[in-house]
Amino acid sequence: MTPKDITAFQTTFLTWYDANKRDLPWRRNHDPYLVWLSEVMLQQTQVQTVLPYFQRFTQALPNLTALAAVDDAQLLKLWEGLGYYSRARNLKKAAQQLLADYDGHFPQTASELENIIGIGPYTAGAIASIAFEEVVPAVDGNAYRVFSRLLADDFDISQSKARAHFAQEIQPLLPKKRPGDFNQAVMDLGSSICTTKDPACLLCPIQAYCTSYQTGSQLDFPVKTKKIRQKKVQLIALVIQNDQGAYLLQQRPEQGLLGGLTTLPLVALDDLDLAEQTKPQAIQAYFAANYDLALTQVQDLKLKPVVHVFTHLHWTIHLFAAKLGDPQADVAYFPGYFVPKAQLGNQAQATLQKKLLKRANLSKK
DNA sequence: CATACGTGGAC
DNA sequence: TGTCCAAGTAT
Repeated sequence: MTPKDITAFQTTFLTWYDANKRDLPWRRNHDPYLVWLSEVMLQQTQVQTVLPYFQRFTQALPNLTALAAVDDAQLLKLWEGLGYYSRARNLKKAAQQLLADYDGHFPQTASELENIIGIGPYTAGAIASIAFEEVVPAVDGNAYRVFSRLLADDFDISQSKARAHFAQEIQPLLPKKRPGDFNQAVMDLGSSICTTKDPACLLCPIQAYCTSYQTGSQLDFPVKTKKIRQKKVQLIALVIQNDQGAYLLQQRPEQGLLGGLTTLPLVALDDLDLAEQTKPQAIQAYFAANYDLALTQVQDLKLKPVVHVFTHLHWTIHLFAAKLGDPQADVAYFPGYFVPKAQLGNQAQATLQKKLLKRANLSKK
């Protein structure tokens, strides 16, 4: 495109945005705190899913000071069900970091924003352009789709170099004024018109500039070679009641899958030594060896297994029940605690845990 | 550079 | 049922 074409392209695109932009709660002002929070919530997550979480979160924690001081239990409760829980933990760390090292003010350039935990190249570009009008691209999945098609650019977006590559391609197309609106226009176009399957090219405001449209090759872009495989894992979830009728929950480590959340005690079948037909004995031995905890009456509840799929894992979970060998036994070596049935919902629950409780008929109502 | 990290929805 | 996708980042 010539400089003149680029100017016309920008004007056309921004005019379309002005007329068609979505009314989203984080677009009502350019408060960097709200822009930041929305961008983190939106990482790998759709707008419709984020909306109620954003509402609750901002109501409970309206600014950096509140977020920095929130206790972890409340933080996770606000995030429960949204997934990628390290995002929540990193938000709090970042708030503390901003208060301690930045006087409570966000740095105003993408380059500096990337030094904040949880802010990568995309989010840095989004905050810098939207909240501070820095002329930088925000290269996310929408940008890959829109610009790979616009430019018929076959760079493989599976490669880690892709982000830098497309940033370089996009930079000359960015308007000096309203770079944030331009980036948000890309997102709205990508979610409504320039969609993965069946893009609505006839409604596209920048169709005239789109190289792939001219050759009918829209669906060949973006090029993506990598495929994700889900590892299949069989597990057992245990319903263990003490003599007060409370249920044992397992506290997961801060780092890793479902970090910091509680679930029914889980054992991967890989971790059991004995053969399939002796599962109860194997579970008993496992708890004795790993947690110094004696279980009795371990039995298969023979319920339909709970299936839960993560990005990279496919879990099939069989529900078992058990009793404590000694009702007075302390569970000091077990990473968890007993919770009365009525209070099971008080802790932050991953969707997985909600499924387990429902299958075991332990949910409220 | 590859892998870990959630969930819900579309087809 | 299986597969892929959706405003990515940390390690």
